[in-house]
Amino acid sequence: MANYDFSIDGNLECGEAMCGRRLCRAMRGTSFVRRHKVLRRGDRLDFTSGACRKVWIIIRGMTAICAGLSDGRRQILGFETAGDVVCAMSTGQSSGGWIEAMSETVLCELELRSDQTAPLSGPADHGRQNLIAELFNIVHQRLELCSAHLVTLGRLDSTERVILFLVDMASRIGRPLAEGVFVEMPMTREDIADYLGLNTETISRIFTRLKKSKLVQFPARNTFSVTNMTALTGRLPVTVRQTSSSGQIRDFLNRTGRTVAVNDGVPA
Amino acid sequence: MANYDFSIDGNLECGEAMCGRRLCRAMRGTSFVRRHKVLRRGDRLDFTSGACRKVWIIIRGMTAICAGLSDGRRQILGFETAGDVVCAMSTGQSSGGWIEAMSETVLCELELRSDQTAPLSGPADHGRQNLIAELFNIVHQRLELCSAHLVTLGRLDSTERVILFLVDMASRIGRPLAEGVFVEMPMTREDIADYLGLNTETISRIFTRLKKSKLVQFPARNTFSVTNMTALTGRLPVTVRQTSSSGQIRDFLNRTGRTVAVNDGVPA
DNA sequence: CGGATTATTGAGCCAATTCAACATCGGTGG
DNA sequence: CCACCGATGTTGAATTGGCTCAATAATCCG
Repeated sequence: MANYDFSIDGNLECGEAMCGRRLCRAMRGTSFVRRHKVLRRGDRLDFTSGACRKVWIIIRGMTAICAGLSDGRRQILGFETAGDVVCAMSTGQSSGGWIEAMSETVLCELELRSDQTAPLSGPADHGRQNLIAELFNIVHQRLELCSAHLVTLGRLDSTERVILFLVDMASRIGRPLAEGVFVEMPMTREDIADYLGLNTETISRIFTRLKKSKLVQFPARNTFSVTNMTALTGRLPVTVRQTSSSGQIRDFLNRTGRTVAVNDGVPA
Repeated sequence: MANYDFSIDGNLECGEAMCGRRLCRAMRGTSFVRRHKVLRRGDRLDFTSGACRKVWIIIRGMTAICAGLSDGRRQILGFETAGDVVCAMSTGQSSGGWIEAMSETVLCELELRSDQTAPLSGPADHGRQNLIAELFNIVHQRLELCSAHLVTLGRLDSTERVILFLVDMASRIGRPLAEGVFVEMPMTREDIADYLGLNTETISRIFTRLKKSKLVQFPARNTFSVTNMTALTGRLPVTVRQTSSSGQIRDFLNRTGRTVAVNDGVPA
């Protein structure tokens, strides 16, 4: 499904402006293979081939982390845009996980070569330590997002979930407007439904209701804009997520002089 | 709320048999303060005082990681028993997180002293590297559990959720019976509801239905037993979680000679 | 333009909730 | 020891939010 690779080994410099930057730097001297990939909408990269063996850094576009059940049901665990980092992992009970492109996506894949372990098992050095710290940050960040989404699915009703989704998208990929925000969302209603634990028709109905209440405009099938964000967030029983979460352990891990790259936000 | 501390500084040896063992060892030489705490049912330890500044290792009993919404709704993110490790963190949108004792609980709290950072920012050494690797493992493991639970809340119906809960409890704290498993569950119906995104009455009704279908027996209000586990899991569209998940990055992190302690399972 | 995909809308249904009454359990004090 | 009380659990009736099924509309793309 995935298209073509730009490079096969780690020698390609992917440039500080792309990739997770500090993560890329931390990867030097380790036995990771780095390759760029271009995905078209619908293309998948499976988690199956060894959980936690690959890391993907989204450079452009948007992907979804998906988990599938044996009976075909799908749950989307999260959407990632430029600058976000995903770690392949076991998705628990479900019968397999993958990432799936929501739009044309360019990403950087880092794969741990299992046949070349020497540089990894050696004595501690800054390179290795940086790498582990980066991995910690990636996973820690995702855990916080995942926990937040658990609350969403467990305790918010359908309207609250949809509003939260819109607000989240607006803050992540929205462009400022004369007043308010304009957002191009690459995913379908079905994707949104699979993310929010609802179904397609419900998403559609709630969009219609929001449109009628003038809280959100939907000028095209895959765009929306919000003029009064405060009015929208006012409908939520939660404070909206800020993309940077700085805990003290994360601070501590960053004290080697680096800072966390994960969500510096590479402009798409 | 929390009762009394056994010790206030890190000099107390808490014994290899308790705590997260390798985690405790990894903590040596770092500026973490270690203290034991005893909690009674309902006691809480807040996440507020600095996300990701504390780590709790459950020694005995059971706790729940909780997230609260501003309107009072509560979501339980997970239950932890002896051997499990929790890291204080931001729970995203929600208005605060905490861990809460489901039964009399003994745990070991590791707190990063922010005023004593020298040993942490120094050059890489094995102690520091081990510590980061342990923290990675803790967070990674929780991320996998969290992802799995996301699928549960997003795509399983109430009966499936309840069965999954029972099977999970059985595998974690069940005692083998002549045939089948016997489980003492310390939490109330409300706790279970808050974990599964349902309400108290629904839990009760499903328990009654399972009892009538002879799949599960409930000899007392807070115990149950399953004689035919296969019949029970057959109702699920998922394969049940195994407590150990071994990804290659985790393997790689463990190649210094340690193994992951997180879920070795200290007998309660 | 034509066909496939995606989105919207309506009607009816069902799962899970709400509200209310009652039962059971555990603990406390007389 | 028993009576009482609050907390927890169960059950029923009525309601409703979100789903299923189905028809239609809009959009995309060759």
